[in-house]
Amino acid sequence: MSEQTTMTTKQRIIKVAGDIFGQEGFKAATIRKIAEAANANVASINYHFRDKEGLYAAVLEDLFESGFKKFPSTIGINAQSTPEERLKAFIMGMFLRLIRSDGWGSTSAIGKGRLIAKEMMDPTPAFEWIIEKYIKPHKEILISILSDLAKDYRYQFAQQEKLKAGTDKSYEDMGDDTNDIEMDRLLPCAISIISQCIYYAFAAPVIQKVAQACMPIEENIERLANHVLLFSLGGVKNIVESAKS
Amino acid sequence: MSEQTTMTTKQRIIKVAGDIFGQEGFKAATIRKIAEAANANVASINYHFRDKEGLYAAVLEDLFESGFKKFPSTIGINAQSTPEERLKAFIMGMFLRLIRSDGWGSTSAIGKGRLIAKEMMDPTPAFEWIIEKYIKPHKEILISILSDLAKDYRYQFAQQEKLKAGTDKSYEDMGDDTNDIEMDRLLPCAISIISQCIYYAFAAPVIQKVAQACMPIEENIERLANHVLLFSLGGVKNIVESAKS
Amino acid sequence: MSEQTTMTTKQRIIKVAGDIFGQEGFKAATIRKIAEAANANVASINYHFRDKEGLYAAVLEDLFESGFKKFPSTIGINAQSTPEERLKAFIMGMFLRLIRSDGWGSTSAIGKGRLIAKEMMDPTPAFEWIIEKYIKPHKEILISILSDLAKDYRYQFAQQEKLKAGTDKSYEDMGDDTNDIEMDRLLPCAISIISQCIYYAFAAPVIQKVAQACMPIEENIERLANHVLLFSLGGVKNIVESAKS
Amino acid sequence: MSEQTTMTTKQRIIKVAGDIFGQEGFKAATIRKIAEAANANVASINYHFRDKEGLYAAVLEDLFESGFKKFPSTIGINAQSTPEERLKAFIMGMFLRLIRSDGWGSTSAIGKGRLIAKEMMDPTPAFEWIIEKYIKPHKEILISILSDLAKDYRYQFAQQEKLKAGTDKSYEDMGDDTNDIEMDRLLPCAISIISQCIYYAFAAPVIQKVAQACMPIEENIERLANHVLLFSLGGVKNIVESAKS
DNA sequence: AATGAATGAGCCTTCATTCAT
DNA sequence: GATGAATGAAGGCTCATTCAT
Repeated sequence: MSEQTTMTTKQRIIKVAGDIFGQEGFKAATIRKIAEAANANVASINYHFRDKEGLYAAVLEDLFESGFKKFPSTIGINAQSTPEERLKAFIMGMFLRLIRSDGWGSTSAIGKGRLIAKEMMDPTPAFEWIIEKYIKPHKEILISILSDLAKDYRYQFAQQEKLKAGTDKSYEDMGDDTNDIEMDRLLPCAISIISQCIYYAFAAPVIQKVAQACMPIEENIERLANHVLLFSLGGVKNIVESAKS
Repeated sequence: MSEQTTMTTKQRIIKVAGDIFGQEGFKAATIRKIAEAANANVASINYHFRDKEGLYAAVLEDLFESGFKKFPSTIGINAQSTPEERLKAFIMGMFLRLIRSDGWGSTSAIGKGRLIAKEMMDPTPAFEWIIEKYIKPHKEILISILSDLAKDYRYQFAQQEKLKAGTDKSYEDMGDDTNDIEMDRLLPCAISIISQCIYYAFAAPVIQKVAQACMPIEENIERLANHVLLFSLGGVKNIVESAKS
Repeated sequence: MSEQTTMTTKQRIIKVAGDIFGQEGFKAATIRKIAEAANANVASINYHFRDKEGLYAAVLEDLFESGFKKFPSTIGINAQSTPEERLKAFIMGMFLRLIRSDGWGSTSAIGKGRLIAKEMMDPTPAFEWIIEKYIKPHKEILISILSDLAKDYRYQFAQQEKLKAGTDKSYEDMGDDTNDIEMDRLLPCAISIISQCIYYAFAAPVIQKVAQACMPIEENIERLANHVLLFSLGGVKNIVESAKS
Repeated sequence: MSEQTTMTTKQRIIKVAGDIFGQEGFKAATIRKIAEAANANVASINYHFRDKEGLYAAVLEDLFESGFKKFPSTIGINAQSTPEERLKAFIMGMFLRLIRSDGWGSTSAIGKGRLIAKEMMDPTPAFEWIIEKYIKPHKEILISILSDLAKDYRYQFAQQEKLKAGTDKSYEDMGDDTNDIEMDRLLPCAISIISQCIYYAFAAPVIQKVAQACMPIEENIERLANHVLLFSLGGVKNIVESAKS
């Protein structure tokens, strides 16, 4: 009852619909069920959102809007933060968003995150807009982190070379012309990192059967995030190293 | 016509259903559409498979059966192969299965692989069986590869340590007691590797919008697989290295 | 805007509803559409007219009231007018009402007249009252014209007979006992005349396909009215003539 | 029950739908009501006719097909028949079709004919085809009758002129060049005739209130048809006569 | 082995109406 | 006088399934 008084019908419908769409998918979810769960009339959905699709779009927008607001990818970051720290924040942000029950997760391991996963798999028209508004900018953040990280690694390797070979090749010589050249290598790295995070949320049912220790639940967030961070740092390092040739 | 004569109606339905279930999902796909595409009668589906669910289970079984047969995870591997080579074969196998149009992919980038992805997201009862029969054994293969790989890395690090410190700690001393201890670290690595492969197939629509160069299409398989191999080797190495403490 | 300020909401709704009810019929027309077109709130219709039916009745009343006021059936008629002149005025009045866009017609050939046609086809309760108040009196006018016309014709025929046969039968002999006797013949004539006028408005879409030259549009009114007048005069004459026997 | 066994479900639906569409109009009629009346399932309508519109089109087609077959416009006509006789048959045909309960009429004065009337008022897409297939050819028949009739009248007038003026102008002189010239006059006559017939069926409810003696019921057919014939003969005659100038 | 006909359940949507403001 | 929110009823349509053939 308290929910009914603190939220408008419209808000209540959006929240409830997030769960139900996530559990059942767009087609299988019925507005009847949503209306019932939201203690609202079936017709009120059409009144407020025009359409089942309209409701869906509203849910999606709300999900990304509030998800990124509540768990940004830059928690605890400042101007002096190292690329590693920034990457850790980024990964942590993704896990929090995806798993925390006040984010896209849920107590029952099937949450709104699945709605997003479904959307990534076959996007409805409403998702185009989400990609532009949320996903592309978010990708840019990661790319910029990786770019700085790669620069550091290249510097380290150069130093080691110098030590070994005693050459004079200076750090500056490597130039900043790497932006375009390295995008071919950075983009796959970004995908590799994101894929690890999303997979946990997306494949939760399989993980439960096959690797229960890694279940994407709140108490595992820290551990999973740390693994992904370490794995990815090693991955990027190796990619940069093998790019020397 | 040739398709109609060389395949039984039952087979034709299974093949066609793979695509349609993949594109539309279980609920949204209709047996009418499948029947039409398979040039068969609507009722014949119920006749052959009892149920929409029965058809679905048959499709799933067929998918894994023929997918793993056509593209095993051990192509070009023999008893002398190094862990790196075996990992490369494993990754390559996944990509081939997921992307090749004669596997789970399709010419139009939305193929049967999505059916599997959907199944991972929320499994139907039919999938339990698939997990036991195909996925768990497959995971074991990867774990065993990673286990060997980790052993090699630990050996390398030990050698480096020896060089630096001149200790006598021998390789054998590390024992084989790693099975349980290291499983905590190996399992997440396995997940990290698999997640990268699957993500490409699963998030193809988003990748197309955001990182077109990495689209999971046949001509990119080699490149993508190489990236995932390098990234993952680095990842595992780093995980093993940081586990020393 | 000017429309909004010069007319009350109520009036605006009535005017707009005339068109929409005419185009779509009572059932198919929606108060939402009407409200939108009238720049008014959906609920305001129920406020002003109680009911969808209430609005409909108001529209009907308004239609007849203003239609007959603007285009009476007696334009240019006075006490000395011949029956032919009066019939011409009557026919012209019908055409003007039915076709003129400031009457029941519209620029797009589908206008409020269709609402009336629909009402004639299956009357709503509201129409009963319209019949009593407008249609019956209007019919009486036509009957009275035809009665005088028939009298003239009978006189002519009598004269011709006299010429031929040299009889003495006088005009007065025919008496005024024709009211009841001839009503059997006059009533169908009235229907024949009215049917011709109404058909043009009512069957406009078919006429457009089959006899485009006769489309009931403003520039054709004069021509069509003249045809109906001539045709009907001939018709009545023939009816009267064949009634002699 | 006998109806159920002698007719297929499809036929039964068509017959019943004719009445219901006629009574209520396309929009207001519900497939539920039709299905119920036809002792069939709601879904069977969609199965057999795809659509509510599909059913409607089928009904329309059936109506015209069987209506014109059962009551053609040429009953009792042969090669020697005079234009008057042919016109009488034409008018009679229309009345029979429109009024007879085994045609488009019904025992309750609201029959399938109203469906056609409604269609003339605002045609659905299905009606375009009906116009081409049935209405246009039917109009041509009437035009041809009127053309012959007019020729006769012109001959009569010519004879009378000859008598009065003693001129030598021969019948042949009038030529057959009238086709185009007179179409301007014949087409409106055709419309005048058809309008009278249709009006009876279409405006039955009003006629009942205003001119009960002329109700379009089976026992009045003969009388009404005779009136329309006489009225129209006079009308055409007058039109032809006034065209001399 | 296969099919056309038919069905019942359920879904999305529309609509007229009401109510509190 | 006028309105935004909300509702219950009903309608068209789709779908998986069954049955007689």
